Amino acid sequence: MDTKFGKILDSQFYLQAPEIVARELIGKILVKKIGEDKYLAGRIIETEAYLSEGDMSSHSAPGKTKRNAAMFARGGTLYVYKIYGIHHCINAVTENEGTGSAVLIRALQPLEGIEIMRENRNNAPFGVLCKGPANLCKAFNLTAEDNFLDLTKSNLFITANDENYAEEIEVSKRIGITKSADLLLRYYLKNTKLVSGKK
DNA sequence: TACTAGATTATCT
DNA sequence: GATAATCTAGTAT
Repeated sequence: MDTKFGKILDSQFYLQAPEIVARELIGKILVKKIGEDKYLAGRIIETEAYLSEGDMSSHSAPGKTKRNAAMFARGGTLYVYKIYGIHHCINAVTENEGTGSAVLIRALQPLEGIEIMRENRNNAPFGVLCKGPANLCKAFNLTAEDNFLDLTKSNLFITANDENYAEEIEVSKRIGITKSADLLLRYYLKNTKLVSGKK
């Protein structure tokens, strides 16, 4: 399906391995429709992959539980969790139902609806609006209620256009985890100040 | 500019 | 009862 931001990614895309999806998502646009011709949108500039096997930091590592159930849903599902009691983070679930892999969306470059994002973020300065997984959730007003949303059939979706960022993607260790911390599963656009981690 | 502590709660052991 | 894929404000340098 086409939108003003590009083509909505379909379930075929999300059924790929999380490392692939994480890399491919860089440069894509995360869009939330909030009304007739009203959108929040931002370019994805930072992601992390969480694997179903050999990744002790993945929420799916201990097996399926109530908390991580969405992570075991079919690729294309949204997995939202609350961390440190106060922050929300969003993932795009990857691969088939029952697998337990996902891609954490960590940072966006705001494109549209910036006024609304600033309201949601309590008038935070532009440079940190969608910097960090909890911040972008706040800016997009995503909460536990959005858990299990279908990214291919709801008001929240990701689009692709013809732009290609493959040459500008950097890989590094993931941020903020203690287990399996050496895996190189974080992908981000270089030459932008909006990625999280440092300043 | 750099580091540290505090917020705050569902979930699992 | 401890932990967690974080952020912010505050104090110190």
